Amino acid sequence: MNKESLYKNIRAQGGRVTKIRRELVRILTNLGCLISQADILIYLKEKNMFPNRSTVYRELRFLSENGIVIKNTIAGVNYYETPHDHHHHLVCLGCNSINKVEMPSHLGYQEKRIAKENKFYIRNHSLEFYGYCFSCQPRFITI
Amino acid sequence: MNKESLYKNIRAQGGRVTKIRRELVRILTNLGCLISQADILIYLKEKNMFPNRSTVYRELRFLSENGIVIKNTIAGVNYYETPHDHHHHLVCLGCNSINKVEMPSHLGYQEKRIAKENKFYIRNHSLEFYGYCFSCQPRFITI
DNA sequence: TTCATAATTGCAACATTGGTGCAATTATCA
DNA sequence: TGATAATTGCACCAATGTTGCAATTATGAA
Repeated sequence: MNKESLYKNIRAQGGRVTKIRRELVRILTNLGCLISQADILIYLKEKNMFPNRSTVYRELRFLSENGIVIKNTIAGVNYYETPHDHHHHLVCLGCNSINKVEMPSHLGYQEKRIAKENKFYIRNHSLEFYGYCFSCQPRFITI
Repeated sequence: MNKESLYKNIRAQGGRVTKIRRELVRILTNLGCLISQADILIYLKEKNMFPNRSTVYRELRFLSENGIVIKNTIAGVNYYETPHDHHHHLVCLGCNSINKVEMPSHLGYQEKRIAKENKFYIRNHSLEFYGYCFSCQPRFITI
């Protein structure tokens, strides 16, 4: 999905291609991993853009509702990623780090079965493994 | 896991078996599905118990840290369940309903592989499918 | 290019929830 | 039956989700 077709998509929904929206699309399509709203604000600040918090909030809602980004809530924080960038994650309960993890995807087939059996339209899924990363293990796992 | 052995477990950690803690253990072990802190407070109110919000908050943290309950954050809200009650879920983006879904669990094997390959100690995982339930589909899916 | 219109934005709120310090209360065990 | 350490309620603060409204701006039609 290139940027021009995304813009076309946005305009087709009655949306406008504004400076911030363009920048958000750029950030999210280039990043290749999850990013939180707070980190997006930091990112934009470094590019000398200072949109209001509620603007970015509404922007991310807009992009989510239009399927341009996927919202994924991990450990209470909302993260955003592009659909084709979907991964599963290892979430460390010690240092709160989040890392991508590769899995042979049986989930595609399961997803279809579950959707059919439950008459449920599945838009996306999230799979996270919670625990302790190598460097946090000594501090948290007391055997 | 019966209640007496849980109490024993709690006492072994230096914890005390208080009225509220007993009731929380009862609720969570009997419920068989996820419950949020807010719903727990409502539940307790109906039993004429009115603990402070921060008490329940700390209580759930205590029970989570001691492995008596598992915390699972879905769509920004923390839910709690007992470990042996673990399920995957269908989360409706329309009405926010959460329903359990059955899956043949290949995840046990995958979990071991991932833990080993990443030197990551996995405590638990969560798998949620997001989309629209049957009754929300007409309102939200516009083809 | 100009202009009307509707989308977007910033601001100022409020709500909800996570989280903590401290003094009062209470379960536990010697 | 105390002593003591765990638990509780209360009063906060912080972060984030969320909204109404007036000002600003992108867009398409003229």
